[in-house]
Amino acid sequence: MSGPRKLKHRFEGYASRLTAPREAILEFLSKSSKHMSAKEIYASLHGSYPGIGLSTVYRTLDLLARMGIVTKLAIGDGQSRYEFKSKEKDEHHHHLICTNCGKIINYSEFLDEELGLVKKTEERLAKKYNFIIQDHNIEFLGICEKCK
Amino acid sequence: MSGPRKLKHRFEGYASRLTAPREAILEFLSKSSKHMSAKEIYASLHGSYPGIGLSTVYRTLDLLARMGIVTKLAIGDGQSRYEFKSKEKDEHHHHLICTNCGKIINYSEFLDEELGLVKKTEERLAKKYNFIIQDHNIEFLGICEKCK
DNA sequence: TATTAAATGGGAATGATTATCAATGTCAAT
DNA sequence: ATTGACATTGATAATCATTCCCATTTAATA
Ligand SMILES: [Mn+2]
Ligand SMILES: [Mn+2]
Ligand SMILES: [Zn+2]
Ligand SMILES: [Zn+2]
Repeated sequence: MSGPRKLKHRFEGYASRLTAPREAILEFLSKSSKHMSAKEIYASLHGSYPGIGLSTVYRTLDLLARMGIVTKLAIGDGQSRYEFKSKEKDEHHHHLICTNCGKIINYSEFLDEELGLVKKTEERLAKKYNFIIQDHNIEFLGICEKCK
Repeated sequence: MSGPRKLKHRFEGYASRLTAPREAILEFLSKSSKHMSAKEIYASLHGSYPGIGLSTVYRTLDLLARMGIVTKLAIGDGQSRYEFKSKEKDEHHHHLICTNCGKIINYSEFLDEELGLVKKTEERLAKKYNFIIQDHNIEFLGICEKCK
């Protein structure tokens, strides 16, 4: 069973169908390790799916984000970026972001300690603020190699 | 010497002046503990500074962010939010964000362990990726008390 | 005070995202 | 296979935050 198809059943609970455009977007995102804007995704798709509409790209990204299949991230320049969110724990990662050029580096080293502490903090915060914690973001901001 | 005035000298290095509109914005932000959009700041200022322009608010927020006096944050809804960034280490905080209503909670409990680990991770990442790390963000996403 | 550059406010322009809508596609019951 | 009930799509228009532009005002300095 190939990549995106595995996710078919996850669409059912959302009264949603795994249609051709959605599958194309999912297929594309699941292969990219970048953090791409809607317009970039739209442009990249023109080869494999000419005729797809930009609206559909936005709608699908929103749906996938609500489903927890992709992560939407805002680094503060004008546009949102999206990345496939793997279920494998070993692909969990955090970010290093260059405030000069916008470059985003995924890092997954040093996460063991980090995640242990995160889990503990999560529990404490959940109790204290009566909050259901579903996810976390950790990012380091600074100047990348090229921009130094 | 009152609040924002203490910052006057910091403007010099930026070839910038601490003008009346800038002082009004700074004064306002330094008193608020919220995370406000440009439009909200603009609206709030109409009492103390009628006639200020929205462009000036945007320009000033951008300047203050570049100077490191305010933090710009993007929670993913359409607009950026800003908050005064105190120099006191004891006011450093992280965020708990409700993905349903957008509520942002500052938390500064449990930071000692967190910051220790952050510092260590920072050093490792800086070396490995040849990156100058200047700041970090940690946020937990989930559902707030009201939205449960 | 005269000179000069920085800053301002208002309005127009830009650009990302959403809303609208007529046309299609899907699915299940007939 | 046909139909009816919806879900989805793509094109386009509308929205809305942010940036640009520029004539006018303000601050700094001599
Ligand atoms: Mn990433
Ligand atoms: Mn805060
Ligand atoms: Zn860079
Ligand atoms: Zn909430």
